[in-house]
Amino acid sequence: MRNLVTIKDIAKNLNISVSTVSRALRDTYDVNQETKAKVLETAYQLNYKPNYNATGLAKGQSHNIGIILPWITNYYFSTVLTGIQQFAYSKGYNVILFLTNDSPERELSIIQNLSIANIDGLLVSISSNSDSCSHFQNIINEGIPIVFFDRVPSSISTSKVMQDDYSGAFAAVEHLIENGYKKIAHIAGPKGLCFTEKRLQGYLAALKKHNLPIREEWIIFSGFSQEYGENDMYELLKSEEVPDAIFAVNDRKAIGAMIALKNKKIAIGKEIGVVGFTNDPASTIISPSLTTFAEPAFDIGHKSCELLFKHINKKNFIYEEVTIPGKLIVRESSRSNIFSS
Amino acid sequence: MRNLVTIKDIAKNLNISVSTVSRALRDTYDVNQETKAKVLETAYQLNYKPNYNATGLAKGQSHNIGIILPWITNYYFSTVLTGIQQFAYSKGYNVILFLTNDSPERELSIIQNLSIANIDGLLVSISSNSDSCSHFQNIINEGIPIVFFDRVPSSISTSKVMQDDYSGAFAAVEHLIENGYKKIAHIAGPKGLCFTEKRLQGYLAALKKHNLPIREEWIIFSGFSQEYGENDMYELLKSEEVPDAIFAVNDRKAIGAMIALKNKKIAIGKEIGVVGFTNDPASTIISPSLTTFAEPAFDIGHKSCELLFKHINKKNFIYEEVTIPGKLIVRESSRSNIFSS
DNA sequence: GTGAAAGCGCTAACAC
DNA sequence: GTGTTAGCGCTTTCAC
Repeated sequence: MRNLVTIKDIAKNLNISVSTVSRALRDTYDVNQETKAKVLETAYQLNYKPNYNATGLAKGQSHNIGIILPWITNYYFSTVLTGIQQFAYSKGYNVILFLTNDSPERELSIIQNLSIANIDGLLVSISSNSDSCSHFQNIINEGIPIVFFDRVPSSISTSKVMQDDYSGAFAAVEHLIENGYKKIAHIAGPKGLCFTEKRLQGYLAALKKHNLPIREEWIIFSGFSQEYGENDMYELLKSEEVPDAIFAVNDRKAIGAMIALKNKKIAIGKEIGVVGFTNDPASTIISPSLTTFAEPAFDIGHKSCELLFKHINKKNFIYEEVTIPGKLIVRESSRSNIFSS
Repeated sequence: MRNLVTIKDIAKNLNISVSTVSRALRDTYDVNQETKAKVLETAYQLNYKPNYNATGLAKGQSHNIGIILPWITNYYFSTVLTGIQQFAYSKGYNVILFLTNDSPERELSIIQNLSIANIDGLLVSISSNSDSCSHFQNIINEGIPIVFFDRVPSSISTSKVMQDDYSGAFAAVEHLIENGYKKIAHIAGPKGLCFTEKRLQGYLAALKKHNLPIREEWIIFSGFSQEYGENDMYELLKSEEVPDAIFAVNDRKAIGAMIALKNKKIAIGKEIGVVGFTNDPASTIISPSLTTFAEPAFDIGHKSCELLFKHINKKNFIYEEVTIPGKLIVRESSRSNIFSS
């Protein structure tokens, strides 16, 4: 059935030993250039492909990296994953995908069932509401490096890759302020997630810098979906003092908020400005188009993977925390003169 | 460093042989219930995890399935992949992801570099413009089953999973006709792809059934992105006879077309109706909302994976071609009275 | 019902 | 610079 060609076949063909073949294939120096050329040639002719199970067994490596994230059905994560896959593929590594559906239980079960013999490293974006991250610490202790991206736990010392959540939020809110909005609310994510907190801090800092009021009822924490954004907006509209602008933790929630505003016939921009975070393509599809802080999703995937390989290849690589800058993209939703032009 | 516990450790612990442990772990019948219980217990205590590299080597299986698709940064593919991942995970299989970026060269190179020793089966959605599918046939001949989904090649006899492209297109176009549109154009995908062709056939059949004109200049073939859809619409607006409705091959192109119409200040629905295909969430974000034929993306992933496992486990499993139904979701873009209500 | 031993394909001492 | 051999963790005959 599966008639695989092995280094043994190459060796037999050339009347040399398997170890020479192995060495030639892996470009080890102490092998005659001629022999090497012949080996490479026959390998090509015979259509030889290395058996990763065997190399893995022999070397104690798997050629696989695992990636654990909540879901891939949104712009951000699917783009990060694309960056990861591309980089890993270029290095000859396989990407094994695990989805938590943002459930801490599922995340835990994935980790517990993970055979660390089958994975050389892990890239993870944690689920919200993870009480504890000790399961990740265990994996690291067992010798499997982990690089966290986007949703990173503060309690673990390892490499992390993030967009500039604080500055991005600050820039987004300051932009609103510069455009004349004064009563700025924040539709936040769930409490406890590091980047949610950073975006909140950026929001607060911008308000403070410009001496604008901070009202607790103007800060709403809830899940990440569009529906949550919509409901949060309805809540805000019930405030004693209704805000004149919204900074949302992500574009999905910003879009939910905009839908709520449309339903209530409130003019977006003119009456209430809206700014999101991500630069989801949907932000140009909705009308008015959504001002947002663009996250470098692809680069985050790329960089995370690069760092992971450093950990894999240098056993005591000092961990790094990398922040990748993004930029504010101004569109219609934050312009108070949008309908007068 | 990585101090892995193996069946040898369990055996030593219990003073029995590794083969007994192996048998107990795999639930083979000819092993004493008591011994088995003890083995399971110690395995649990010791936190034993099987080494897939070793089982793979010994059994000639890898516990991995590969998935090859153009990209994952859209609703359809990311949802299919979610379905695949979920099903595979439940069966204890790893999903290894490969992205072609819709490039036939990259697809070919992925296949050529693929070591079939590392993969038990393949799920693929081919890239457009693949001249030939012989590389896939080779893989199948080497004993690796492939199940195709969505973008399936007609030339290969193996299991395939598709949505109901023909009926979906037919239903979409008939819906336009029933709503009074008479000059219906089709913004198609690239030529040569099976489902593009089926949607075209469904479109043509609906027009024929209702004795409506078929004009070649009303059928435009191009890529799948929103930008192509927008350009295609500009083309159509230059027709000698401008159509009064558009059936687009997917929602992205439909949205592109809507953006073109908005730019030209043409009332969507009232002047020109639009129907898409997919039910991308963006179809509810755009305004007016987009009527579309919903594809069962998650189920397609699920079913494809299920079929693949049948091929993997029963060597001569007769291939199946499965069509999963979808349904038309009527929204605002196909209602000619949308602005009069 | 259980153990001994060979072998999956490859790497890595260790010889020469 | 090349060959020999042991061994990675597991499965699987073949004995008993």
